Amino acid sequence: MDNLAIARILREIADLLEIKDENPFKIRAYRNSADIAANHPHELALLDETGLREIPGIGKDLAARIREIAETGDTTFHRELVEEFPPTILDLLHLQGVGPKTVAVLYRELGVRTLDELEAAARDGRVRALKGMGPKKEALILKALDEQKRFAGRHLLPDAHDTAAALLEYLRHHSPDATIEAVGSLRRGCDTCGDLDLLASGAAPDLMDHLADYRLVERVLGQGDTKSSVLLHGGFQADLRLVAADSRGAAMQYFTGSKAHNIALRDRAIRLGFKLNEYGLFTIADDVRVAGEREEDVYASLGLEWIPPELREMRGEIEAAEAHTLPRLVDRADLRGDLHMHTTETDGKDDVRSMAEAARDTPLEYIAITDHSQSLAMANGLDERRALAHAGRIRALDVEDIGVRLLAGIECDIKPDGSLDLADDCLAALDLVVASVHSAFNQERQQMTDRLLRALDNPHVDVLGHPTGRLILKREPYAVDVDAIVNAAARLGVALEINCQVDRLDLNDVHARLGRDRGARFVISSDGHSRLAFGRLRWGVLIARRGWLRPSDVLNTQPFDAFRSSLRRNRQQA
DNA sequence: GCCGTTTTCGGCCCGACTGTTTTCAGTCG
Repeated sequence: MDNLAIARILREIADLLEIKDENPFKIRAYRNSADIAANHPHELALLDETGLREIPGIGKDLAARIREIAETGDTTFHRELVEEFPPTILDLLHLQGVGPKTVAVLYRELGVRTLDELEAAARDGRVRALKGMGPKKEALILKALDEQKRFAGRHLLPDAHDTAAALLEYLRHHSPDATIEAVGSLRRGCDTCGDLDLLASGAAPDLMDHLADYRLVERVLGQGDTKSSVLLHGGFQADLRLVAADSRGAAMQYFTGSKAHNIALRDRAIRLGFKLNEYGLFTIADDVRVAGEREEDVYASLGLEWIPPELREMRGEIEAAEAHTLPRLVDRADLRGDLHMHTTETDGKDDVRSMAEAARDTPLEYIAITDHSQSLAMANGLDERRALAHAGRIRALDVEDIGVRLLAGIECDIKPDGSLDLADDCLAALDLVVASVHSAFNQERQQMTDRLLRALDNPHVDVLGHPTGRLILKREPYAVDVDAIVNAAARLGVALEINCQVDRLDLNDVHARLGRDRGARFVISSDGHSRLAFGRLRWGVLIARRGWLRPSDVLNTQPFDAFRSSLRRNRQQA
């Protein structure tokens, strides 16, 4: 049982308890535990009850449940709940505007168990006949059903960023004196976003009307003086909040989240005799505002350093802010090189010179050309002879001194048995080897782990490329013991790649943090297939920041000579 | 169900908007 599977069961328990109208704090405890499981860097299944109980939020009962899930694949508690309610009614819970109370009534009064049954009930007027519901609720449900069919609900971070940027520009044009910014998961740099959360301060209330008039608005979901929601063409929901200028910082803090971070912060506020909400930080005793205009002041009044949004995930940032040990996070401007890209020699769109010139203009100081190896026949992958000839041309161009240093590398396939796709003497003759998995994704966990460990053992491997193989919103990562992989990488001096392809972003933030804590080092690489790809380095930097990485954790923040000598192949010779 | 610098019992983050109400419950973030 991996952490995600454990999290799924815990989350289902929380959802079913909610439909049962159980104690809301019990529900929160289960939901919280699901989040803990999903984000925990270590395999919970490997911890015993004592180890589990050391995790804040996991007590006696939850530890026992997690042990039971790890050992048997499920818990009796969960099975009993599923017997009471068919699991398909959880689909209803994900409809916009339909919550646990509504689901419970629909099931109890109408026997509705599936989305199709709900649609039928809404269409023939049975929903509006229920107590507490009416024609509007019925219409809302039908709309939600329609939207649910059309939109998956989550979006890649860069898509969310672009959509938000266009909307922000439109709103700022209307209210040039106001401050209007993206908050929520977008500001925290999460790899996927649900809704777009925007915050305006110091704007006139007619900004809300202006939002509704935006040309990409498909439907207004709700509109008030301080809060409005719209559905955009393309499936994004945008929420806009409006606060007074003197509440700007508190509102930024509040709407940036994460939810868990906010709860902890508010809890801290209470312990210190304050009340924290989106309008400010107030004394409980006499309701005097002590902070609100600036986010920094809110944190400072709570005895904390300002915490970068990317860290606000309840992964130790509050303790670090209190102890003044927050890391100086890596920044896009720290990157001097890009160590993974393709050219027309295999499946890239631009040749080596074009890529080099585009890198120089980005600007970057050095790049590695890493075309595919022969196993990737579809991509016209290189065999030993072509790889070495290609390397010769790359080095010849480097001698021309065109304003960016070039390394002749390869992205070498890791074959299903863990051997590498090209002979050792060929790999040794190159400047840098990125080793990656592109086949046999469905291997058993142990087999995949052994495969990667064997590849890491090859002394010619400098970087492990997109280490978990995930494609965000498309393909789950392959089953692999990431813990063992990052330990081996740290021990052997193999850098872990943070791949900046927008649907990879692999390693993810949680694993980057794990690797950092184990002393592994990283590279942030575009995996570009055209000269336009260098811009995406910013997304990998966000992941790195969410993983608490400092410049010193990332090899390609170093000047060229220092970078070269920090590669595994050159460290071993030294 | 978790948790403890008033605590092993009694708290647990907070507010806006909507719809069906007539003072509030449900949903959302």
